[in-house]
Amino acid sequence: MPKQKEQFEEMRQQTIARLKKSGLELFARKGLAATNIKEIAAHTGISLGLMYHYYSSKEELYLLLANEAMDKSQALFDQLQSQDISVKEKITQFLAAFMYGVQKEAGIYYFILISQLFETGNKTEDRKLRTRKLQSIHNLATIVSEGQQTGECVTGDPFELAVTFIAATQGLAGFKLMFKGKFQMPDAAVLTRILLQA
Amino acid sequence: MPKQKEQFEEMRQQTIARLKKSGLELFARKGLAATNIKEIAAHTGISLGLMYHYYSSKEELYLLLANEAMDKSQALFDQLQSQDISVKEKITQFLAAFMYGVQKEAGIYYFILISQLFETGNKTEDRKLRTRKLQSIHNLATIVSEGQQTGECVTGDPFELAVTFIAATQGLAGFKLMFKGKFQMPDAAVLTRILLQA
Amino acid sequence: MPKQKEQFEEMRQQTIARLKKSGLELFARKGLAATNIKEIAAHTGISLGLMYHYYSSKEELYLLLANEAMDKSQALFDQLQSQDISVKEKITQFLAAFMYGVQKEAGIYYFILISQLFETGNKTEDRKLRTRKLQSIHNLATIVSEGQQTGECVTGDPFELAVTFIAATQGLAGFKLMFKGKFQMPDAAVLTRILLQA
Amino acid sequence: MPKQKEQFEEMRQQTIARLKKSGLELFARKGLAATNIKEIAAHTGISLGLMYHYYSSKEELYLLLANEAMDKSQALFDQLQSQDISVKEKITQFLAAFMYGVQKEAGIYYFILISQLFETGNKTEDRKLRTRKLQSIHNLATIVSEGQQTGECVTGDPFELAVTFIAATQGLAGFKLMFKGKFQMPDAAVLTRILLQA
DNA sequence: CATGAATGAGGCTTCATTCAT
DNA sequence: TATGAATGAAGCCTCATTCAT
Repeated sequence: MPKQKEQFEEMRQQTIARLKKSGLELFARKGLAATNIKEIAAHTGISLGLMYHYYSSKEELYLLLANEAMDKSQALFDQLQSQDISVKEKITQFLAAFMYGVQKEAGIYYFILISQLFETGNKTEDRKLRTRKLQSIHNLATIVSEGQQTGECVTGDPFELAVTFIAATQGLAGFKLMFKGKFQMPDAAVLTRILLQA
Repeated sequence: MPKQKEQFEEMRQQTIARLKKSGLELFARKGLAATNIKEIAAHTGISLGLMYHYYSSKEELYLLLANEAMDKSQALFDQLQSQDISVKEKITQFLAAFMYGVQKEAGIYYFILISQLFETGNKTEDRKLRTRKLQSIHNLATIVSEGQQTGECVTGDPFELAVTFIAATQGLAGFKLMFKGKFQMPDAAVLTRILLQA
Repeated sequence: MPKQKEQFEEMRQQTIARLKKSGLELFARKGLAATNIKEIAAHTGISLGLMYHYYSSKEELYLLLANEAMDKSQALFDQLQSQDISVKEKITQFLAAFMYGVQKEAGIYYFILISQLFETGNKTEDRKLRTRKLQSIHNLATIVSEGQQTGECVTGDPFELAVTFIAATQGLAGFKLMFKGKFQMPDAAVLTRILLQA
Repeated sequence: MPKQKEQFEEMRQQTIARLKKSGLELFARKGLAATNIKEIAAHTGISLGLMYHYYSSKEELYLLLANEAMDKSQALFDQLQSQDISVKEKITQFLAAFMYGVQKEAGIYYFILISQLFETGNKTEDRKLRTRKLQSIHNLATIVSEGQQTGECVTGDPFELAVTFIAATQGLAGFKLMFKGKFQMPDAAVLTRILLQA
């Protein structure tokens, strides 16, 4: 393949990466409706026209990013389940991933995107996202269920426990985004207590 | 004979009440930017113009409602603190109020309004709201602090414990709004465990 | 006639007078389009509804006032011409009336209304006003013409002289309105020199 | 290949020029409030939206034009003062510039813009414009003052003389705009007599 | 006579999207 | 690939006018 094509492809990928980063941050900070496309292009440092070469609408970019966030969440659970480790260890790893992600810029934005799903007008996609969101709770509930059998987790409805845990992480991500450096994340133990026996 | 002042005042109050109800619901469901004023007016059953007799902008109505939500939150804490009851009892009552509120339409909307503060463009008011939001966590942290002295609460930084608890309630309110009847709120015990000794 | 009716009629006249005064000031200060009817009513201290009892539109009030201003101008010329005095005396009296009027609130507003005719959308009336405005210059030109025959006035086209004089008075009224107390009206002699021999 | 920057700049400048021309004429003819933005756009032959690419509000365009008018006025005085000519010559040149400007479309509109300053709601800018307006009278007063020392100008307060002269020119510009071809401008001598000795 | 709530048309402004280059 | 001028629909807001009381 000629060298030029490769170079173009690289530029392409780089532009897309920057575009997604801008969109992610802006959608997370301001929501879908309050973010306008000119702002995304300006933040990315490209022209409006170029942005439309890559994504044919604001909603398309949003849906891509929201689904990517869900993919990452799903991948994390898959990875946890594929490991031959204790439930306690799984929850600890999950929390470590959360705590690490919240520190990183992009990480927190993905969390926020999952926690606040905006309607795009594309009902099929919107429903799919909500379903994926529920799914991630069921993923955690499965782990909690296992943990109850081994005695590692507290008793109670696994789904209720999982949803409370997820709700707490999402709420905390929101606080972190709003108050930034002024907000100190709680110790992991505070969160693990929701699921794990003392 | 002129229409009596009382009559006018009654009409005003009635319209304002309906307007606030519509605004509350729509802002909570869709956010500030995605809610349009035509929608609020139509939902209220009044003309667009009349809405501007009462509020001079969409943002003004939003700020009013968000501050009202904060008032209610503050009033709840004030009421809890004014009672001569145990910390456990206070937390239980707080949670009961939350659980009850989430069932009621208006109640859940107020919770959502607090949990997701949108920027209105009025920087002074936006900052005030964020400050009030932090304040409500400090209110709970004070109670937790007391509870640690009496041995009713778990150990750990009171603010971290309080924020995790509030984060969980806000996250749950979000789930409830998104999934409605399909979503079963967790048992109160799941939440109280975050703060109270077993 | 019953006493009551008289009383009502008096109130009516009083309200109308206040309404006209408010309209006059606001139209002069801000122009027709920038003045809104709510403002006129508020400035008058009456309700919107009552204002519509007296005038069925903003334009109607404006046209009434503009024509009144023209009436006053015409009356002044008629009065000057009915007197058996010298042309110099006529011009001096005209200027005295102008200087006196500019000091008084209502007076200056009438001058301004004449100098800036706004379009009301009623083409017939608009044209009539413009014609009356031209007429007042012809009135002065007639006096100047007389003065040239008696040698009191400077030579030159009477209409050109008259229009320059009127233009100066109108411009000065505008300055006075804009700068109020900070603006000192020029000495009458400066203006009379435009028309009269030294 | 991207469209060349030069090309874009040329398009911009052309559109801006047409926009300013339309705005100037309409503001001068009808005032700020009575001129609507749709009209400006239509008169320019562009869409409503495009106007907002260049000016973020009607008021911004108005302020730009009014300040440009003031610039031109100031430039004229600067140029007169920089020349080593008699006061009589300066006043004659000023008047020639006025007479010439009034014949040209754009010229008369600039005069009108200066003579009737409308409030834009931007108090700082409004005040600045009024100050500049006063300044132009002081500029002329300075020349009159000089002329009194050389015996070229009539006696009297220089500011009063200047303001009367300016008032007359502004009033005449208003007549010219209102009556157009039907209105014959007076001979320059009529105006110079206000300031210069016979 | 008097009120001001209520309406809706029309004006101002924003913004997603298209397109010629 | 890349640009930003240009559009138009849709949103926000104002305001003259009507009307029940």
